[in-house]
Amino acid sequence: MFHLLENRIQQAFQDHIAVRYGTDTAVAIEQPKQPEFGELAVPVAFQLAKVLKQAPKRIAAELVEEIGPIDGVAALEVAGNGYINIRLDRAVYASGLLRGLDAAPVVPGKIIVEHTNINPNKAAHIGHLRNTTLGDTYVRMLRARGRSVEVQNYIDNTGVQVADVVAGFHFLERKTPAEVAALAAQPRFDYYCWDLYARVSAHYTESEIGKGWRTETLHAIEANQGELAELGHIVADAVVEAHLDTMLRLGVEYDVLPRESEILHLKFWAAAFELLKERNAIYLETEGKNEGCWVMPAAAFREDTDDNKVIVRSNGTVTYVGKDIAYQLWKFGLLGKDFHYKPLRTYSSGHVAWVTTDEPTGYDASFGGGEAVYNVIDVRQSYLQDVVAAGLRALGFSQQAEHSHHFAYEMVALSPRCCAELGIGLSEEDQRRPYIEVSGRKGLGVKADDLIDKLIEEALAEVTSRHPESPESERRDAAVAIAIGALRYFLLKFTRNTVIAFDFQEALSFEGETGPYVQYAAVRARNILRKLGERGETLPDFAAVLPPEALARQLAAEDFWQILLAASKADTAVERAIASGEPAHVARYAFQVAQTFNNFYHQYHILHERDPERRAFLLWMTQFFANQLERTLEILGIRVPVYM
RNA sequence: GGGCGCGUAGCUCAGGUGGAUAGAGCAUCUGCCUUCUAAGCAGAGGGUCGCAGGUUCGAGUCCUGCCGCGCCUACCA
Repeated sequence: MFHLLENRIQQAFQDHIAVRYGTDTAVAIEQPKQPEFGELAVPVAFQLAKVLKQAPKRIAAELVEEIGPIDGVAALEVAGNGYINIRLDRAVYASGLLRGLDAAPVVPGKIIVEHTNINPNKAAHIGHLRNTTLGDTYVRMLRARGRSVEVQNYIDNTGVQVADVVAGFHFLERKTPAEVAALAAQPRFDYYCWDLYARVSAHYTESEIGKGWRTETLHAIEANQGELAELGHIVADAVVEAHLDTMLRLGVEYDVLPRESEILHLKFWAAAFELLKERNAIYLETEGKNEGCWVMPAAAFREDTDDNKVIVRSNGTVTYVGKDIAYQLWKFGLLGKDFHYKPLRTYSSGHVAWVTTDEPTGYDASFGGGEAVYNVIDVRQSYLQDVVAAGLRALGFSQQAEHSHHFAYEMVALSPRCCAELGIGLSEEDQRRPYIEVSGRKGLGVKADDLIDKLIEEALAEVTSRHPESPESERRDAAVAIAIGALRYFLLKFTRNTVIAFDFQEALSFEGETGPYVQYAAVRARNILRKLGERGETLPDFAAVLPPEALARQLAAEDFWQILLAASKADTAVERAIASGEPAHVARYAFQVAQTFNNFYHQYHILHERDPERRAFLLWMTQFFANQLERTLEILGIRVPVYM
């Protein structure tokens, strides 16, 4: 509703200024910090002052005088040196909310969001959780505002990392595919791989002998033949399942899992290679250190360097970036090739996650061909993402290059205290650092499932202490919701370019600016409505009991008006967060609404209110809060437990 | 060396396109549970927004230089 009015007022000013002064001006609208200044403020007179060479105060007065009535606006006032402060018509505003006049518009066009993308060779860790939570929340934000979104999770099942674990099973542990398959059927196979991967990496560093293992394994996997290739499939498929399970604990589902094996087998790269050569986006280097390689000229993606990027190595194999260019082309429907698909798993909602295959399956499924693409990838890969976009541009797809977004985020590192708690020994130098980087190769990190388990355990203890009489399954369900709420909120509250120095104490906190704080507010709101039912009463028909005159009477109280206003800005908050690509803004908004509600809850005893109109109004506010909190939490991927 | 990012309260962080008195959580201190759940509420203290210039009616925000920290800069991904 607030969002609607913001747009309307902005448009009214823009149109009026265009006609009156013959100038197109982008009208900024801000929310004054002081409530006395009204609900919205327009500082456009300051902008116009420069163009018109008149005092801003005078222009503001002129605008207020001449702009005419705007639907939903009660008054315009000139303030300060030339601010225009806007006061909304409270009854009109509240009536609009009551009648639900602010549904999200449906926006045409498909947006592709790629996230998670974990190498399927070991258990997921907290860094991966940040990627998935950011990506999933961004998807929820877009969908909440009417965008159509396809969620892709790219699986590099033929890369070095998988090869290293395969080599570990084959050369180090001397296990047959049958033995590994049996192991893979056991719970927490991904944990086993986590340790094995660290062992293989250590082996590589310590002895030169191991190096040949990797090359041999990679060749076997690429040729898709023999025992090593078989092991590759077993390991990657099983670990992918483990990752999907882990992410499902966070409420994350996917639409399609494009795999590198199919990019290889279906010759996606060959098609992209032809295109790149044909349009001179790359060339064969004939001298220097890159002799014999196909490279992209540095000028295409960086201004200040002459380090060309190798796309095809001198031995004829393609680098990861090359494959990524092919994949990005496919995402936009520009490759002229498509995968085949089969269902991988069906979620409890009935939603199906598909996976690519290299042969026709008879299923009717189609993916890709988006208008815009968001790749959720950590900031350290900015360079590679620039090369991918440059590839599109060099091929003449400048619009698609423009719509290729690297949704970058900083890493999750470990605080020195956290390392100590995990029993990780640090050098003196490392102890002085603000944070320690996670390393899969060293097996240094906090595994996602371990963290989730720990959170659930803590939450369960809290729930049990408050509801000892409740059945275990119910308490556990609440604990899971609280644990996931705490985790997702913790990962979302930081803006993307902030390095998170992970700390158990902070992550396990359920007080203050946390997910559980917001959940608690939602539970309290719902409790009031439930208590009403227990007293044998039903919610009144608000539209009938609260006509505009009644709303005007109640909202004449400044306190009520400010509370309602604060609770009704969800759309504005989400749109702003989409524009800036910051899920953190939605998290922050959720916290603010919860704070406002807790304050309201404490100050007014809703069920004890004697005055019928006021009571109806308070109940409506409570219901409105409950809906807003639940909606916002839903966008953050956080469930509301039945009790806390 | 070059590129990107960061530096705001004791700690961890927010601060759309420059705007009115720089905010939140944690921690510390003081109050509030026979009331719809205290995972809560109210209040207090705590700031040369790294430093120095510049742009203008106005700078935490934009520009330049410096200081400190991190990441990237592979025929790994």
